[in-house]
Amino acid sequence: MATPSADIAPPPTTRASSQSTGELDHVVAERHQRADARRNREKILAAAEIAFRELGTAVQMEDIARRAEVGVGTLYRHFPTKEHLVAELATHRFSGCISEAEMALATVDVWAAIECFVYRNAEQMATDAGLRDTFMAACQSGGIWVGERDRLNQRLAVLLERAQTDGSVRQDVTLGDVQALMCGLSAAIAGGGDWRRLASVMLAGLHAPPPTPAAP
Amino acid sequence: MATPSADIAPPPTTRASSQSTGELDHVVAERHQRADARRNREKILAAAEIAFRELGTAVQMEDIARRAEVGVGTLYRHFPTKEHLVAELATHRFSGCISEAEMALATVDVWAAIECFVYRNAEQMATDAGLRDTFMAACQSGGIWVGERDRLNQRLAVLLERAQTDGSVRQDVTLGDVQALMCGLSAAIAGGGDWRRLASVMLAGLHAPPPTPAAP
DNA sequence: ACGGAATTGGAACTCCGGTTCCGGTTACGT
DNA sequence: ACGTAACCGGAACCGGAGTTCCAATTCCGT
Repeated sequence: MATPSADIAPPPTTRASSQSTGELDHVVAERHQRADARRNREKILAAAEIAFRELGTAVQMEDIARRAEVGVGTLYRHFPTKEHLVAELATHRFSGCISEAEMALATVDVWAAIECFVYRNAEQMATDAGLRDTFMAACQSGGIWVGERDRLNQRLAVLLERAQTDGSVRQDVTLGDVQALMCGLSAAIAGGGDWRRLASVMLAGLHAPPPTPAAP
Repeated sequence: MATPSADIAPPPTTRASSQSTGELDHVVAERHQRADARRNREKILAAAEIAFRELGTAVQMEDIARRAEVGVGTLYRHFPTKEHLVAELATHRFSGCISEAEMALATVDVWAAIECFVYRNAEQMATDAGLRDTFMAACQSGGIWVGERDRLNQRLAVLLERAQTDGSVRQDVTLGDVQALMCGLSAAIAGGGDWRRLASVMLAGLHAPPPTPAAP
């Protein structure tokens, strides 16, 4: 959560000062941030969190500012760009997923762990448009937080490998497919289906025996 | 395909004239359209078709105009709004789906028909961003072409009913779920997975025995 | 208590894509 | 061939969302 963006893109702020701090000279110079500033940052983050959950990537900066009872200017003082703010929120969500994936990795019954992982995520997706958008964006390559996504994928890769080894997941699915399926699950849930059933269909599809021979 | 939009929204054109024509007074007065106008309309439609397939809902009017070798003004002469043009294209796609669904309805082996239907659609989605966007938009209620969507859903409902009766599809899935799943499939394919495998996973999930008892 | 650096708010600006407008052009009936 | 209604093109316009700017304000060390 801390220092989520190593260097997204050097904000055009004409920073002529400190070079000794060596980090975090965007987002505000770090050394002794005024108390009210820190307080506002919290308010912004809190408001953004809620708004993002509600509206997803479509949130408007002004909306967030209003909810945080702050001017847009203040918003931009703390986050140089909407992209940065969104990245922060998305990163937060990725962290959640990652720790759940790690929890799954620590479980002996691989398939049960996978089920649990998927159900948990589905449940959250059902009430968090930001999470859905995050997964969608993660698929279409190019987002800012590719790093986070890859960290998650790494976990999933291990999980998938194990599951395929013990035969609980179809041999032919790839990590890419899993990623796409999570993305699809997001869309399906956003599309108004019941998250429980959708997740269960997806899991059944993954669990099922080899591919169907069917052809048009 | 003809007269796709009965009355999307009375374009603000101050039509003070003919009331005897009784139809199609938007899009151009209908009675004796000049030859070059019709020709341009075709060019536009053709260009839009391609552009839509490539870029989906995100196409820009100017882009379409350029591809059609026509000015934006001309574009707007033929389609009062981007929404109208997109609706035309989307409707076209829905028509395709509907006739495939009807083909499925005419098949005796219900499950095979469903498989075929899904695979076909998946294949098209893989190369048609417009189709994907259309399915996505169709889920999030509110689009213009709700009528078309419902016509498709009607077919799917029958198909689902039959399949559940003969036991080839899980009893607990609803029409809404199917719709959401198509939407999810769009997203998953857009997310870069292999359409064949994704479709097969989805089908396996639908086909599989009752839900898994699993729980977090 | 004072001075100045940090911070704030929100009006103003930029950018971008859809939409409108109208002078010039073209097809078609006579 | 001529006149005119239909049609064309694309510059100009408009509104919405992100971003910038700076006078006014607030915190904090001395």
